[in-house]
Amino acid sequence: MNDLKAKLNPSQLEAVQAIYGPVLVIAGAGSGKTRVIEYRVLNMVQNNIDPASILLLTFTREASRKMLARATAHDSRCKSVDGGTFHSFAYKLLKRYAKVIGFPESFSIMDEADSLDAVQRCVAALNLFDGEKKFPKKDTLKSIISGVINKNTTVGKILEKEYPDFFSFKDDIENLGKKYAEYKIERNLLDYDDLLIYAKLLLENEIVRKKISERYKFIMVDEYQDTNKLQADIARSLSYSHNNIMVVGDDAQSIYGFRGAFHENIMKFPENFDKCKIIKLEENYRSTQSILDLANSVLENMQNKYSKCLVSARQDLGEKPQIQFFSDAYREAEWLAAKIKELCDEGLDLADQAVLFRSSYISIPLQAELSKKGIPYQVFGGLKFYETAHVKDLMSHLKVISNPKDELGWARVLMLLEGIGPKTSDKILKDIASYSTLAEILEKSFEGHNIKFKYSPNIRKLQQLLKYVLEETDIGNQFSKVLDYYLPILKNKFDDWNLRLNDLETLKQISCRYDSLEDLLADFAIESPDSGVKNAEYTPREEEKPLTLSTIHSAKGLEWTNVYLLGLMDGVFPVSFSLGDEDEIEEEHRLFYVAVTRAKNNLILSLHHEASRGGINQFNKISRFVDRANILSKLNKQAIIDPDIDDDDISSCDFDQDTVIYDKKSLYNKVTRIF
DNA sequence: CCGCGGAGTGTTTTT
DNA sequence: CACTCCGCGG
Repeated sequence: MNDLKAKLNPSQLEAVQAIYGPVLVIAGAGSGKTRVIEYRVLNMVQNNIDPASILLLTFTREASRKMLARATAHDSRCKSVDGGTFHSFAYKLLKRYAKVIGFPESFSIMDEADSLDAVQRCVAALNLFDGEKKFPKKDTLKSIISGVINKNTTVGKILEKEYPDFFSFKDDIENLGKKYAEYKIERNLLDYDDLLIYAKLLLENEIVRKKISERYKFIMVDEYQDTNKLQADIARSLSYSHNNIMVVGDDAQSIYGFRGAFHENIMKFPENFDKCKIIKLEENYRSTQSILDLANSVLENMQNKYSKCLVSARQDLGEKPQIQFFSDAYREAEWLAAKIKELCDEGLDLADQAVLFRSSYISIPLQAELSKKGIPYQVFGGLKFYETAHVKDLMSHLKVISNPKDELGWARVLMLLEGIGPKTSDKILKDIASYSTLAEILEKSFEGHNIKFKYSPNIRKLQQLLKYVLEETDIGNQFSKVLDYYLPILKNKFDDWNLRLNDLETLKQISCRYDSLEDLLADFAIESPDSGVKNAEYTPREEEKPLTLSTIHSAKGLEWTNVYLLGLMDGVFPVSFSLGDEDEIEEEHRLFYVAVTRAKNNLILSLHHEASRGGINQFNKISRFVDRANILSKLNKQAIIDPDIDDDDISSCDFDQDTVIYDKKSLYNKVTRIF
């Protein structure tokens, strides 16, 4: 144990050694939270606690994998520690105890798009389209329903606060919520919220809860500030009989309020758990003091008082963070790509640099520029490749094999066939629903559509495919067969089918690693695989690790030597939608704090003023988060805009002269005024 | 009833 | 500008 003392500071050590009872660890950014979890697990295992009785719940599966891998490197027994996200843990639990809760053996997990589809179908089934008044769109409806569940509130309250215009539809939406729940149950479908709801329900059963707490005697929850009420309830139930629970988090880094995260979970933890030990980690091991000075100013500017002042444990003061101004996004991208390349040539690996942004679209000009310069990069956040049409098309075939009641999967599969649209697919779906196994459907339902209609030959082809796949047990072979079948459809549907085929080939590689179709599909919905390295026409050398581009949300918990923060304009960051609501601006502000604290040695902020939105060119001001004396004084202000813009440059960036609102001079004045 | 094309809308973060 | 929804022609 002397070993531990050498590797940890006193508060970290205290957290590591607090094994029994409830413990709350408030861990400031970069304060060695990962280290604490790593060594705590190790310490427990070395004190002869059974590793299989430890459960580590994290925000992403990647995070738990990383922490457990580190612990395992010290002691191989740590390999048996159980870890994952709340959602994946809930899935495991439900599979194991499906019968107890009245579930069928097999059920499917819906992704967000599936849920929206289902909501749409429920709206149609209830005839909620009112000719007179405008009924909310499916996205809105889903977010209301989801909000009710995740925030533990009522339709009325959500409408009042977030969508007052739709208050008159309160009853309809409540009915819709019921219908949607019913719809899912009838078809063995679970959405993300259901995973948590049913897990919570399951844990309310005394027998199950007892069994589970016999299995897991030590619960650890990371990123507790981003859990919602359901997740807090689950954590509580899990620790009910032994009370051995440690939660780790930072209230200043709560950035998932939009998803129902309840950051009071962390503040009220001591109230809810008797005799809770509270440990604060405040020493920062990540960043230079210059970066922390900026981060502390950001904290100061927030409404809520976050009781933290980060102090660097590092000896070096470091460079002052910089801020760079550009006229437009292309110049910003150009400069940034050049800068990254320059540093890379000087010996700073691409893997040690990252570009962060509020919204994915902000990074598009940069992606183009990086491709042009042949710099390999990897994008996190934004549209996932498993959400693209071709991937969903293919996966739907696997879905109906796994769960023949999956109406959404069937609808997608059927509508791919020529001659089948919404009406016909509905008709076939109805017929399919009257059988319970796939074999039966293929034999009885599909036979009926054999000759009569013009789409019959297509149905026949589908029938043959599914018959084959049903008899095949190897997932690789199943996948290949589906891909062969889908290829002509893909070619017909997309001009860029060649690129998309690449994705599907990648997907095949991933699929081969599974031996249960159900697990493959569940993993796919719950734990998305990364989109892989995007590098346009350039193939990187094997050993060259790519540059990271990431949304700030996806960068949570990570760190890089150099961090670039792109697009710091008001309306972009904070996003325009948040401006009407103080709580939302506050969350954006915390997001800014998260972004700033990702950097170890160097931080460069940048922004561009001209932007084209909805075809109208507009001038963007510097972000309100930056435009404050205490922030600006912590920054090294670099030359403003490009000193020698000539008219050629302006026309070369596709700027429509007629719609330019500001001329060069007034633009310059606008920009310089803030100093 | 399918499927195409035009009009209109609204543009975030994620399990 | 991209995606969705609606209306019309085949």
